[in-house]
Amino acid sequence: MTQNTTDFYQVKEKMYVATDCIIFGLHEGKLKLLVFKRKVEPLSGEWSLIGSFVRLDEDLEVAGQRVLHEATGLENVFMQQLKSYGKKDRDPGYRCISVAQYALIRIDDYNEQVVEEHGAKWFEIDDLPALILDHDLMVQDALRQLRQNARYQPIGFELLPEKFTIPQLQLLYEAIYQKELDPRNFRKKVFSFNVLEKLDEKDKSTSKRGAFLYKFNYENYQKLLKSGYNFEIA
Amino acid sequence: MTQNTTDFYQVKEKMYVATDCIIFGLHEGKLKLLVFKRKVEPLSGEWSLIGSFVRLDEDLEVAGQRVLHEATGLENVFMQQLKSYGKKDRDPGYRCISVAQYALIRIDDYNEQVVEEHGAKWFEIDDLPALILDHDLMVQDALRQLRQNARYQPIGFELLPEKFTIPQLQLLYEAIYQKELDPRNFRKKVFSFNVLEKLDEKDKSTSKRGAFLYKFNYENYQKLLKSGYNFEIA
DNA sequence: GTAATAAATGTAAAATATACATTTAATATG
DNA sequence: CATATTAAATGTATATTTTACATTTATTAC
Repeated sequence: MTQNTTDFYQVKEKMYVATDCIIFGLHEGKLKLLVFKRKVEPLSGEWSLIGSFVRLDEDLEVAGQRVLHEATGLENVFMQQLKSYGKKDRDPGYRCISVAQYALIRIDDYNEQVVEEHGAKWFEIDDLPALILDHDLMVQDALRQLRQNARYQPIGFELLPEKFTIPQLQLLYEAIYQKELDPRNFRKKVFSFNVLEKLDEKDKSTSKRGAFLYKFNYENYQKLLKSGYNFEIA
Repeated sequence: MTQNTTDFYQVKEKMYVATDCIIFGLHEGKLKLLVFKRKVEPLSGEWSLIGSFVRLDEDLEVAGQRVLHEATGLENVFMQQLKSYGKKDRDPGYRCISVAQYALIRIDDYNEQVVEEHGAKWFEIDDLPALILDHDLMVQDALRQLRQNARYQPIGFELLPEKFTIPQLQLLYEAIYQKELDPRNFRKKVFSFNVLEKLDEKDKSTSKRGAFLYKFNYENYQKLLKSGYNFEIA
């Protein structure tokens, strides 16, 4: 499958810095990861995270946003640095340190065409293909950190549309933690944080009765954070 | 104070990767940070974290251990990656990404002489001098992460000698969280984790009665982690 | 108007966290 | 050797949080 790639290996006499993006999305209550079919040698045709070398005149975060933009067309996406991967043999071609950054996007917002154009595909989190190099490790680390961060930040809101219902929010957390939650207890908990604003609209796409839409109140969230509170949900 | 360093600035045509170490230690119940008086231009004479460029044939973690060893003489120290700092202008001399790693060491183990030789000094955490570049930021980030991690890992044990007393352990957590803890509740909590082994020895350095020494049981800790438990203390 | 469906809600029991004061072991001192 | 001194060690009652669990409600489709 993978052709002989020996030609592409080169002497490691220079240090490179790359950034790789772990792109999470939510679709129909499932947490997904965006992976790309690699188009260049070596390892052409293999599944991979999307990444790029960091430019000399470019901040690290800017590089992450650029990669994300080039790959998806999206801008100003929620993105957070995970950690850097620096085993000396992690990349057979270069001596390369990769700074992994993870992004959360709303799949509904997403221009599906751009995905196709880039040979990209959304995979469900528990059904991922093998990825090149140490990208599998990056994904596992990112998942762990996503779960961890979701305990203390309303990070999940990045994955939902601006207006969302409580059942949607619950599905999101169930997807992140891979565990069913009790709807009564879940509501109690999220309301207790005082960061949801109930709207006068309903979403009737999933039931006859319809579920009220809410939006997130960032001001109250900021207050909550300053008061040292833990946004622990699952 | 700082002399004119213009001579040292150079064209940024190459990417460098460095690692900087945030070295925490515990001494007399106080959490301290090891900082170094910089000996080379630019910014000679200023306080700084200790760091080094990462070598081409060196894993990132190995680079961290090397820096730590060169600076303190210690080996196999607990060390954890914090994050990478990559603003394009963060270092006026080079285009340099720095991977920050933080270490926890037992100041008693420590060869005080080596510290002096390197122009290093232990500062109390709430009385730090200004550091060069973005090192202040690194320290603040590291402190936040130390506090965060201490909630879920018995990270604090790295800062204590192999044998320690409960009051010592409590002082450590009080230093990390900068807050007084109730001795009865603290004991209940740490014992509930089942990771302490009581020894038949006492430490009588702080009281006539003496306090029993304990050691940490890594096996039980591993079990605890696998069962998904939270090692939350403060 | 009846059936169907997901949304919305409350309460009691269990577990956990908090607040708080006394006794104990060992040494030092007169 | 009796007493004073000191930090170590311990238990309990209360408040808070978490968990478990079943019914009613609003709306649409037939």
